[in-house]
Amino acid sequence: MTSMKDISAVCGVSVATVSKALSNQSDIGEETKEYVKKTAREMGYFPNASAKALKTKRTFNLGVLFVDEAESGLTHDYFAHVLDSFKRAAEARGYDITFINGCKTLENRMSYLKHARYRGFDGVVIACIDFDDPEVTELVGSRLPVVTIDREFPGRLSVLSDNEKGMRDLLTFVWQKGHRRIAYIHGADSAVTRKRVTSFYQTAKELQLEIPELYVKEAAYRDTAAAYEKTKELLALENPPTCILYPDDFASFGGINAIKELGLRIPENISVAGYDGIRVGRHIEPQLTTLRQDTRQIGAEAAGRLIHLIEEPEHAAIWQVIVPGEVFEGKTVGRIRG
Amino acid sequence: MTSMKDISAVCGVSVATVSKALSNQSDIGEETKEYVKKTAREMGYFPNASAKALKTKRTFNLGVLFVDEAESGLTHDYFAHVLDSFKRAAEARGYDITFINGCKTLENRMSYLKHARYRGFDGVVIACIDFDDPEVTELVGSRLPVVTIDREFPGRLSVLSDNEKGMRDLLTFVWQKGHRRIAYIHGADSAVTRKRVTSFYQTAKELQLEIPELYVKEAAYRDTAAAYEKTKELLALENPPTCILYPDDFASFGGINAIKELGLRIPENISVAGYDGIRVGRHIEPQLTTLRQDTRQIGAEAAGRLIHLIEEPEHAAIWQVIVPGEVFEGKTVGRIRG
DNA sequence: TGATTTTACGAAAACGATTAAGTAACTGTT
DNA sequence: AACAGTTACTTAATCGTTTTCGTAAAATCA
Repeated sequence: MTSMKDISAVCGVSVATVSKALSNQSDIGEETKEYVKKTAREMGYFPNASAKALKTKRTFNLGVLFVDEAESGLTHDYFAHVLDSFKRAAEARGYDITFINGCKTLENRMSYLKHARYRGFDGVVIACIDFDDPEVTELVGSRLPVVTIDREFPGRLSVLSDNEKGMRDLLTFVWQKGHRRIAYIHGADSAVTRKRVTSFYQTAKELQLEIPELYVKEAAYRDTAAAYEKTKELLALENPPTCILYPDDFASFGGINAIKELGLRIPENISVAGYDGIRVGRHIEPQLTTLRQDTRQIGAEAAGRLIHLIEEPEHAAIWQVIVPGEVFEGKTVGRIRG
Repeated sequence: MTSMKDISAVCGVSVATVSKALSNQSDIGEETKEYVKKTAREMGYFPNASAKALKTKRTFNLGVLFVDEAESGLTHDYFAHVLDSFKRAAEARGYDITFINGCKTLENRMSYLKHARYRGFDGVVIACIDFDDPEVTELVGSRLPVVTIDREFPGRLSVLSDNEKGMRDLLTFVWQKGHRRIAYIHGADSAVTRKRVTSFYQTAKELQLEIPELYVKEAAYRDTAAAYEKTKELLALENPPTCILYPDDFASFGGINAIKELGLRIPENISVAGYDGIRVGRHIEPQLTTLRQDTRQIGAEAAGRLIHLIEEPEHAAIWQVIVPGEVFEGKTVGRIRG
């Protein structure tokens, strides 16, 4: 509650002098500076963010837009890790993190953009969301520094997990293990899904691998029940696959259950691979083979680039960062002899 | 960027009038009010949070303190769910959520309390943290409205998962399934751990269940490797338990792996139960028996009570809320015949 | 020594809101 | 008609900073 005014009174100098002393400005005598600083410390002074922001238009606060839909956002393992890393990196550079309100039912709510401006965020990170929502478009199209994760927009900063390479590596890995009948249950349509699917087919072509149409199915992300169903369908085929790729690790658990239920063994009878590299996958038996996305790097890059864009807009020229993941071998993809 | 000043200029009234009109005060004519509101809408006006906060000392922003240590905080399943629920409830009541900076390495960082006051949080929620950290103590002891989760402080608001009842219910459930040789690998020492352990022994006594000293071990929370080791130790005993309780679901996976490695089957040869009720536990095979903590309720209560304390300090008299969980039966605890 | 530059500080405006107090114009009462 | 009471608005102070500009004193220079 001590303000600069209080300090100025005690020190017998003006508020302006206190301000300059505390912000290490040149326009101030060495002695006075130290005296003021010492007094400030003794009085337990800390600045008032609101007042500072009001004056400087800088809040050192970043907005985070993660959707709030059921089973997503904070409780979504992949995004939680990205956010955690983002937060860490931002905090290390002196920025705080505030959520952009996702509650769309509030009567007097503002749009995402208005909310961001209301709070005066210096920048915004967007992830895990329906990017086609007009409010998101508005936010992305605004003058606010924005970084999007796993979705690119022309002229905007984005950090992308390398889904093309990821799927290529994963499929190649499986192929190298000798699998030739490979099925792919992909997620619901989205930019990420399209990239993975395209890469899947492209890689298959390069490997001269034939993918029967029946081998490719769709199941929503993180939907174990759907994955379970699709797996059953695949295994009921006349010529079933020897390996199934899933939309993500979580969904793969649904598939694994279906497989076990049929009395088949992983990886002896059938192989499976997930996508994401969520923590629990490394702690269950058998360890899940998956493409581990580098959430730490994704979050850190997003924060770093965004802050760079905020602090030196003229030098921030890189519009896309693509972060590679890597195959985590695990134990769910077995070797097959031709 | 339109301010009240701009609106006042367009409408030909004073800024005060605009302020009153927009905040629905009585001291204003119906016509003018509507006119101002309409103009504000047309000009795309939104308030400036900093200015408002500076004047009113209210930010409608809540601070969240979740530790940042490796593998905790946001990426901790239980707390992520609590936070998600807290966020939802707070947002529904018009509050935003900002993290209190946990980065202790920053050179110029403020203590938790100073940071909270710097940002002007109306209140703070604390969870998942070393409550004995002097900075936490300082925060809890401050005049700021605070709600702590899973840890109580005299005279402070807290929301607690009912660990006594939880452990009692879980142990009783296992007992009712016929188990009499029950081991308990508990988490590292903490308020929560103590409650569970105490309840474990108390319940055992009530059930006239004898717990050999060797049946009770310690392994850090969420540490699969430690759980694995302790499980092996338990199973190597001359008279091994028929059921093992773990510190939490995640840790139980380590135990389950140890069991599988020994060629034992769950629940035929040995039963296990976790604690928490994390999502993935319901999607693996066999479904994990566990005590499902009501994260939704915990988060919602925390937000609700905290906001109540903020808005009507004189009426907020309830200092503790205890939220019961429930046994999720799963499939990992089998019936045993005497 | 006198002129000029530098240094170190202060005065005051501004950021965008809120709010107490003041006031002019009505309305109603007797 | 005179007075009080109400209504609808304005004025101005204020919150805690930052920052521009002004200026007195000290330092430098010729």
